[in-house]
Amino acid sequence: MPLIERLPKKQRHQHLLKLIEDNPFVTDRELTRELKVSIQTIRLDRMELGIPELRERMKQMAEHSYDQVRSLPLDEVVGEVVDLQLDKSGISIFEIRDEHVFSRTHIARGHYVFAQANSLAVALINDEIALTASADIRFLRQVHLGEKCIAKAYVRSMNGHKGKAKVEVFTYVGEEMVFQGNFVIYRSTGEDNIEGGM
Amino acid sequence: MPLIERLPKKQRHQHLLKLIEDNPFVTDRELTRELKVSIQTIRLDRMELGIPELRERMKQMAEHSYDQVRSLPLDEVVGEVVDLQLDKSGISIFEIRDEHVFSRTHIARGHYVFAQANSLAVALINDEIALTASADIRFLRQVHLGEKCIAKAYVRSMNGHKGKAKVEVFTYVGEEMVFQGNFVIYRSTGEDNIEGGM
DNA sequence: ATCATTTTAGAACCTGGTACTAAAACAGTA
DNA sequence: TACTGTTTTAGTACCAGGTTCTAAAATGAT
Repeated sequence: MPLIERLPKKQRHQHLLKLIEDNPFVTDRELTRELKVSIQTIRLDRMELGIPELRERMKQMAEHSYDQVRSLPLDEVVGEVVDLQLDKSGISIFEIRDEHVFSRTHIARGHYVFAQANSLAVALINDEIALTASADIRFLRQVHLGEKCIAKAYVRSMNGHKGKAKVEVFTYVGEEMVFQGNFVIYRSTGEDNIEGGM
Repeated sequence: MPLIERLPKKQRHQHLLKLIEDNPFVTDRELTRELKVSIQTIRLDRMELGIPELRERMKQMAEHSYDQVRSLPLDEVVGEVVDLQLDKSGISIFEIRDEHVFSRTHIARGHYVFAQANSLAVALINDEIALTASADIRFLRQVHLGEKCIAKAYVRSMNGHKGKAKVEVFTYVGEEMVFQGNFVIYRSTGEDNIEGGM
């Protein structure tokens, strides 16, 4: 019974857990390169730790998000995409909380409103890589603590299957438009000849 | 050339699209039972319609929701201000960490880079209330995990003590400029006759 | 009858695994 | 040193859910 030097295994388990946590899309083979052990060891480790295989992990994530989008929870959801028609339009809801406002004025910081719109614009593009290239934005009125921002995004143009897409986003609080932005999004199916972009 | 009776195929395509839309987790084999055609026909149909295989669909959903969740927490402090001459210029540093990037590409999400610039532009204005009114921004190249963004902001114009201020921000990684933005900031000493602004 | 389209069939191959068997390496102890 | 128990590695067979390719059969219009 090896009692001393049992650390390596436990350490590896910790390492494995961390690796999978911050990239659930990693395959066993990729893990062997990181952990310097055989693929069988990786698989034994996963078993001991009760970590399902890659496909099962993806399936669970997909089912989870699918259920969330499907159930359209309009009540307490923050920054959630509630409707998404890829390459066409989308809607997301974001509630302004304490942590999003200037403490003195209770007015939302601009970058949160921008972030909601930007995320939605990027999410809309049905491509492997979609990054913001540029944007022209306007904050039409302040958004206050507790208000619910409903962002609606529409794809306005699309240069072929690669290149730029123009997305327009309008954010409302109730009937009032509080933000409007025109985003240019770079899209690419995998090739990486993008010069700029986020 | 069969010109009449071409409906069945188009109808099947419509049916197929609908079936997959309201259950993206369906396998080709399951679809054969629903559509009463062979599995090869299902696969030809998917190809023609550009519908990826089950696993790819699940993967995309999983990646999508993963990035979505990760993108939410945008900290109050975006970047560390290292130099500040009120109403003149300022510099802030922001390091791109795991939580700021797309998991697959390790490229920073645009709104973090925007947030750093926006925060700095607002911080620069020596007023009780300073809110972003509009911005015209350009992402010049992708910023990657681990890179340090150095944002430099300059006040370009100032309409009296109240009104609008124009602030230009340049963000660099090393020598390279990665972002450029022109911000219009509303400023006010307390009165709140601001029509727009964040 | 003939020709194009559409559908079906089948085999080879792929990824990312599971399940199982078995050998080898390692560590501790008698 | 030899024995023992754990840990690691290797290798095979098998699986789902496909892709890719070739080829035959069915269908329908002229």
